[in-house]
Amino acid sequence: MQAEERQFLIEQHLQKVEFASLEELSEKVDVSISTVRRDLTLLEAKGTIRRTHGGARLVTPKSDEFTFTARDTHQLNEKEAIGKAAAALIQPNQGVIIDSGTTAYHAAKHLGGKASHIITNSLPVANHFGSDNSVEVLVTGGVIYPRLGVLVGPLAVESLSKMHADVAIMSGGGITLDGVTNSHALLIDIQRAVLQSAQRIIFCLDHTKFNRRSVSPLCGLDAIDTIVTDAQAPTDLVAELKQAGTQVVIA
Amino acid sequence: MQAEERQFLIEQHLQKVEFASLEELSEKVDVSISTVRRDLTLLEAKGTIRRTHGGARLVTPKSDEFTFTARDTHQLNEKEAIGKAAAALIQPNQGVIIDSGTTAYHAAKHLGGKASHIITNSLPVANHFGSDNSVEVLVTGGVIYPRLGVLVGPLAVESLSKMHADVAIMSGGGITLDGVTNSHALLIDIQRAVLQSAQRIIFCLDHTKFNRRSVSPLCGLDAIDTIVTDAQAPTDLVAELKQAGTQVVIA
DNA sequence: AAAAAACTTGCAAATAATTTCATATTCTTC
DNA sequence: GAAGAATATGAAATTATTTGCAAGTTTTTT
Repeated sequence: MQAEERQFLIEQHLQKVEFASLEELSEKVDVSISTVRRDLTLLEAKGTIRRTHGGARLVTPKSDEFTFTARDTHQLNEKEAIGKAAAALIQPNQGVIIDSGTTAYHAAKHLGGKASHIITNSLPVANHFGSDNSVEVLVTGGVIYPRLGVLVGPLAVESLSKMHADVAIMSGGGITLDGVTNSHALLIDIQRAVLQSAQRIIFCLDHTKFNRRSVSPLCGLDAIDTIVTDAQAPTDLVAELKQAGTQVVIA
Repeated sequence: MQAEERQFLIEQHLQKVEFASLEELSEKVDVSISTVRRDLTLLEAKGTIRRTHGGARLVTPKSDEFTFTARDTHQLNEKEAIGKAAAALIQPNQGVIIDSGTTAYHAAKHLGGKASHIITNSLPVANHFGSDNSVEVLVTGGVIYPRLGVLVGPLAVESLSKMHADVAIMSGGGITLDGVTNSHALLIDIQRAVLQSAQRIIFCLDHTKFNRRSVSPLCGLDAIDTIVTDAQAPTDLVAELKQAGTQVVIA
């Protein structure tokens, strides 16, 4: 057997078991422990693997968590503030749709027992209300979009179109005077359905989204009732948005 | 076993049970209490865990997770084993429906990349596969049943009736020769739909469910293909079930 | 306040890593 | 295709780490 082949086998085996002892590996590829050590040192340098006492482990631990919230440390304070401000706009006993963006998630956290029912296609949001029996939480069906924990696809769109809510709290990838844009086509389908199903549309957009255009256009300014953003949002665009008839809330 | 693997197991176990004693952990990973102490000190430094007198607890700020699994330390090992055995019955690339019981959840954990797609109305199951892009996970819509993380109601029933899978892994509240019973009427509606939508029905039932009748009848034995249980299941009922034509697997 | 349980520290035995060296294998060059 | 160089492998000796135990201290419980 070739050295490279052996190393590949080791790597592959580790992908399966996450942890392996030197003895285990040396049996698997039928060489001495010394050689396995050397192979592991090489693989570690390559980066796919980490050596440990007595063996090796995979460097990418497949965690059960959504990277969602972890990834979200960017502009965390701003998003937190925006979420709080957005939640403050909700009247008691309203029905609220919360979409799948990270900022919308923060709004959900501050919603407390305010809303009477919540509709969402975001698993993190669903989880958040999972053990709260003061609100009725309706989860749309759909296929899980990996790593984001969003439910997408026809089932999600369909079930959202059938529902109705007083307010929708949404987020997007960018905003200009032309309207809001977002990145994933799958998300756009769903957000369009949300726009149809809610009476009042609130967009949570931190300042980095201003004057940015993401891949696909979602809707024009006329579809939006309120934009919630943070203090660092460019004042000129904020002014223009207000002039265009959109309510802008600075958190 | 390697130190890192051991620490990972401890962490994982704590994820499940929220709190564990040193003795419990030392038995779980089969090392001395001293070593567990040292491991816990390391894990605490890492931040995932907090040491307490007599053990350790998870440091989850305000657990967005379901108390679901945590509360359910009862028969944990059995359920774990049953789940593993049930997962072993699945052929590669099958479509699998997993329902909302705790035992079915454990089956999900052992399913790995075996199934090609998974259909579920259980949020814990959905979360488990949330960042796994080797499987397509279809979540039924529905209203969250608090504290259990199950999606129930017409939307859940409706969307399940429209789907189809090769196998269904289910759990229930009790089993007798008359069939399976379960506690919540809402769950029964959904499980009926699952029974219709899957070709092969596997029930995961630990020994405490044997010879018990829960509130509402769910289905007769004829609807069930396989029952997976643990070694403590009463042998007489097991024999009778087998005679009635049901396959029984002892984990 | 006493007793029990749990924590810390230090130490010896066990286990694993590194280094070194002899042998085997592969690759080059003629 | 054979001789020699270069590399890879396995084994032994040395060094380092980890583990389990016991003695003494602190914390919790009664």
